[in-house]
Amino acid sequence: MSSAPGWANVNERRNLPPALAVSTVILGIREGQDGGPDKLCLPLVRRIRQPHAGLWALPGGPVDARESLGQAAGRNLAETTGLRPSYLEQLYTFGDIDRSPTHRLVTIAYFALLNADQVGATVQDENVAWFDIDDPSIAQLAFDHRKIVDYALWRLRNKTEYGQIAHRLLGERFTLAALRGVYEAILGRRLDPANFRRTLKNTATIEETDEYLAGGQHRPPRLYRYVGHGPDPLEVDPTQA
Amino acid sequence: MSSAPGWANVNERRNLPPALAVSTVILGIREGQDGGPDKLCLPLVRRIRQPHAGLWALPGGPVDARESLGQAAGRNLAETTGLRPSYLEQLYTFGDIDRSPTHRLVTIAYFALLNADQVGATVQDENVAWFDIDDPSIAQLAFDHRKIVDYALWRLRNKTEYGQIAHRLLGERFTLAALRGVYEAILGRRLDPANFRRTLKNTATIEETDEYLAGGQHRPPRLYRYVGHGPDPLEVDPTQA
DNA sequence: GATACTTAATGTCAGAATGACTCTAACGAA
DNA sequence: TTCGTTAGAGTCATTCTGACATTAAGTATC
Repeated sequence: MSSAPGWANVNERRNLPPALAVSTVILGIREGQDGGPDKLCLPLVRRIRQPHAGLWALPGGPVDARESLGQAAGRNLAETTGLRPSYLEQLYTFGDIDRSPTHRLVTIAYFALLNADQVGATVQDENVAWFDIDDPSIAQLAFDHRKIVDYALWRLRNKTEYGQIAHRLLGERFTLAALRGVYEAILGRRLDPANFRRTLKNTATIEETDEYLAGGQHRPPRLYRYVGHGPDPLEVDPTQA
Repeated sequence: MSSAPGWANVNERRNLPPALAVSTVILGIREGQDGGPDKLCLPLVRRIRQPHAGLWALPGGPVDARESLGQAAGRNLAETTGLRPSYLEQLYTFGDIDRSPTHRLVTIAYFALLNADQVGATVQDENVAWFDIDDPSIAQLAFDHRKIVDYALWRLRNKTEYGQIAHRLLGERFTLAALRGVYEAILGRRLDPANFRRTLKNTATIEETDEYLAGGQHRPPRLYRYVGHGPDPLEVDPTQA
């Protein structure tokens, strides 16, 4: 939305058809500092034009007439942040009349997940930065984007099938401890390692490999793999977008 | 969408900004015939203009620049069917490039529930009719509306908090048997009456009244009331819409 | 009025799932 | 070799769940 051509810069509200945009809440996982719990984090872009110039905002932009909504989300994401997430899901469409001070704007919000490798490989500059989800400096965002972020977190916490989501935040293979860290970051509380292991072993969407993670300080943990079933009926395939 | 003014009737795809519309899947409950289970049903409108003239479609229409999306859904609903549902929730936004043969159309789908009284008071005419959810004559609908209906049903079945939804499909007070009928219609299977009673009594969002339903054939059942808590973060208040 | 029939409502019991906890295994560091 | 830490398995009491039996309370029929 920071680089949004094609929208009339009207300072007066007119009876024009609503402009259509997409914005994406991108969530990744960051390892906890000195023994602390893992944390969810997200990249934001700084707005370089009015309205709300200088404020942090969700990456996004207008919907082109020749692309689907999911494609628009993926394209805007790549253009503004260089990221290509492994998971993309439509979140909600925000269309209150006065959510933008300059024009009537309907935004289709998307929800993306990045695995640890992708988070580490992200370039940050003056206008793109990562924030912890509870960083007080992003308590206020441009437009109603703070509301959108809160809704994304609410949706994430209320997912019934965590396996799929957790594995998108990690790589292809992962330890049970790493997976537990993801769960703890999402739920915001510690989980019993033994019970967590037991329940996941019964879940059947996670299977053990013959590999172990070497190089750690202690007993090397076994690596596991996600063997998920089909997606939700309307989940976006980001490889097409 | 059957009475949709304001859209250019272009037969050729042009690079215009996408048109914005709302459509609503309205679900109600209908008592089962001769001992059979209750059934979910929905009203559809017949399209009277191209494209897809003559086919059944979801009620809906364009979004006016001076109304919010929820308001647009409620207004279009009242205009096309005369219904004012007690529950309205945004479902999903459909924006594939070729979902309409004549123009680029982005539709924000809503999901509404009617209680039994409202279903009974509905007028049907040549262009508005109710169908059982499994009626084979609505296997095909205009545009991608069949996909939208299927997604609404999927969402309904995957709701974690049924209490709220169930009570919107019934009146203010209801028997546990009626509530069980709603659950059975949604889930598509019979439930054990005794176990159903036990789990609901532990749910705490349903409390018993001192009244009983008289006039039945057998022992009169106690009436219950829903004492739900706050709504989802983004649930639409249809009294404002 | 007695009996049968149907539904309402409660109770019982075994198996599954869950939370708190203990114990052993396997590595690196000292 | 010993210690500290994490991996991983096991125990036990409690709760939840499905299947089923039992009693209560009304109407319909004879």
